[in-house]
Amino acid sequence: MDLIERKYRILQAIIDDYILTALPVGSRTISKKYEQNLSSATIRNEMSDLEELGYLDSPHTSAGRVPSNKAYRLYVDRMIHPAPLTLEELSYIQSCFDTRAQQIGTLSAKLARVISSMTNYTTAVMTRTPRAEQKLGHIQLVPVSDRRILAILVTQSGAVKQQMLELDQMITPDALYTVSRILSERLKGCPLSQLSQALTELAGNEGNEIRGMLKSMADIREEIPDDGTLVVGGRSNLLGFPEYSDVGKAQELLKVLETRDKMVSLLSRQGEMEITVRIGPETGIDELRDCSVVTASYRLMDGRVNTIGLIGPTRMQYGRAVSVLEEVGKALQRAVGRQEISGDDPSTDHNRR
Amino acid sequence: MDLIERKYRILQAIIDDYILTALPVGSRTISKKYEQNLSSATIRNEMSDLEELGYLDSPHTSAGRVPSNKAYRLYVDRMIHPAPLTLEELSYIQSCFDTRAQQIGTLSAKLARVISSMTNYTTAVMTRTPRAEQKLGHIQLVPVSDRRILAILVTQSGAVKQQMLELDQMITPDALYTVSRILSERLKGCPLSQLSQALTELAGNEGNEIRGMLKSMADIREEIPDDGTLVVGGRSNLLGFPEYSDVGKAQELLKVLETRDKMVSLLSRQGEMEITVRIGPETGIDELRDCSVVTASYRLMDGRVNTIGLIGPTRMQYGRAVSVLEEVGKALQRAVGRQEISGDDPSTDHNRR
DNA sequence: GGTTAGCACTCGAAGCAAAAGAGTGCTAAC
DNA sequence: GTTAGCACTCTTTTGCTTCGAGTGCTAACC
Repeated sequence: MDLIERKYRILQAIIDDYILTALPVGSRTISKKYEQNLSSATIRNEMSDLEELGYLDSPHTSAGRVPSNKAYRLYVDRMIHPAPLTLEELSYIQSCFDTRAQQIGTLSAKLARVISSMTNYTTAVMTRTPRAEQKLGHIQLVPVSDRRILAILVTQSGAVKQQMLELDQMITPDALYTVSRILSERLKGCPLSQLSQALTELAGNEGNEIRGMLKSMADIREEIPDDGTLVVGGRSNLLGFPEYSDVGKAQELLKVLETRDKMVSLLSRQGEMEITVRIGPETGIDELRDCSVVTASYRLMDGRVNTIGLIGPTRMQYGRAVSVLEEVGKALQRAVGRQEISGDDPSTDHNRR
Repeated sequence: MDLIERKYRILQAIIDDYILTALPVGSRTISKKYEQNLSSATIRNEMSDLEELGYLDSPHTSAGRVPSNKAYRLYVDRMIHPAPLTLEELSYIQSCFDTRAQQIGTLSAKLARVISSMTNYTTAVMTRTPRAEQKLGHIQLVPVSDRRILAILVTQSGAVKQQMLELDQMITPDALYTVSRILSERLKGCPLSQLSQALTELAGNEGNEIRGMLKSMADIREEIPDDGTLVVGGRSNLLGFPEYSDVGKAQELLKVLETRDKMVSLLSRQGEMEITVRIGPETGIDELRDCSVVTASYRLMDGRVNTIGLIGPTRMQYGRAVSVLEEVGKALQRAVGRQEISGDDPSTDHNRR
């Protein structure tokens, strides 16, 4: 199955050209632009072979050839062009993290914006904190109305969960403040996963007045989702690609981006490798059958896991996408601290499956 | 300038039909579907008058007529159909707020999703808290790395601001905890707008160790943006409208939705009236010249202001849009408490300019 | 053997003219 | 004031031809 050198080169030329132009590639194009010492007829023969091997498709008899998903797979695994960023680009990335006082909440949005603008693809950023690792730092209860309070949980790592609670009985703001203090003291350091249990226990020891509240607070754990925040940026980029000049297809795609479940599943599948490329059906989402998704995960020092996904047509500039994600990852590490999820050195590891 | 009764009725029929079909409306359509006792010729004369008055445009000689922005304005001001929601729809809205323990952070996203799905338009939700009204409830400082800490400010109303700070000197987690306690005690109730000043003052009284940190914390105020969070939902709906079957236009529109500045300006212009309709150029954003935007603002009990904007083609189902926003507003009030921004009763106030 | 020139063939894209259809505007009659 | 009738306009659709890019095959070449 191993392709001999020349077939390999021709296939690469075809994919490169198609990625660039989005037009089916003809034998003449290759012989003129890429393999000047071979005639178009020779290329034709090779292309015919490549089609038989499943690396090329032809839309119809007299169009050129188009790479198949199998071809893209091979391309990503073995032919990818390293695409080092320019110094300007590197410092652009850096500048996004340079603000002395970084607004945490907007980091994901900023990342999405930066990456989209640099790649021209759509970017999804998911941040989640494995619940097991989240420990309570502080609880604050805020009165909203007579029977309704807002519980704010701040974890030791600085993540914030807000939760509206409905009480069975009235409670005064003063009492609420006292309870906040007591809870904060007693529960400090308690893993969120055990919070519910701890609250129930506490309720047993307390006077009647507070007991009800503690009990209803015990519901909290069940309600806190741990698939974190999801931000998508650069949707309009999609409409710039000729493959989405059909509005129907574009709409289908936008709809996927709006479906949280699908996006979460897309970004959660991240394995141990640092950067992963999934092509068409490999994404596991039917609507993305003509798209590729490049994902990268970074474990930040505070325990959060950041997954970045680039979404574009299968005809994607994979080298560029990977480079940008690599550099953003490095910048992220410098800015907030990062542990590699895998121990591998990303610059030498090129098995991206 | 006041139109006589019949012209008025005919104009309304034309707008209704165009909103429904997106097709230029001919005289025959009106005489058959809406004004069966008038011949198409009569309608033609009236339409000719209406065009001269600036209420209708004709794309070309032999197409029908299309309402002008002036016509939509009149329609919204005086001809709007009340479109009461069905019981199912009302309870659907209600069910979205019914979860006993409401995740605050996701409320905007949920609102955007619900409203988009009910109207088929795109929804933008902006939540901001006028800074003057925000008072500090609690400060928590969390160590991130040697010189970097995360400051979390929780206001008395339950809003949360996070801020990454870089320090000139190292500080131990223990010291940090102490400082958190002291700051929380001393600054409780301090309006955010005066926080910077208060911090500088405190710094003067404190020992050297802490002084530096307090000083760098004084930067906080400057950095906290007060245009709050912005969530957009239902973008894919836009692509369903024939006016956006041209990908270029759709892309332009999506781009606006991605431009925070423009969206903020769009949603900030809200006057005192509860529900506002802006048509085409009235939006003040060039790219939205063919869109209408219906906005509603609700001041929640905790001081936050919630602005909801519905974005669709000028050929919008205005009655429906207004009804949905009204009902969502009521549900919101029931769920989190609301003060009307204007004192008017929304059900009797129909001047929506 | 691989490579190449030459040529017939295929199939979509572009261009064009004719026909169909929707709608208007005007006139004359009611 | 209303309406029937009709000429006119302009777009859309349809069918047709032409054009061109590209293939596949064959025969010749090295």
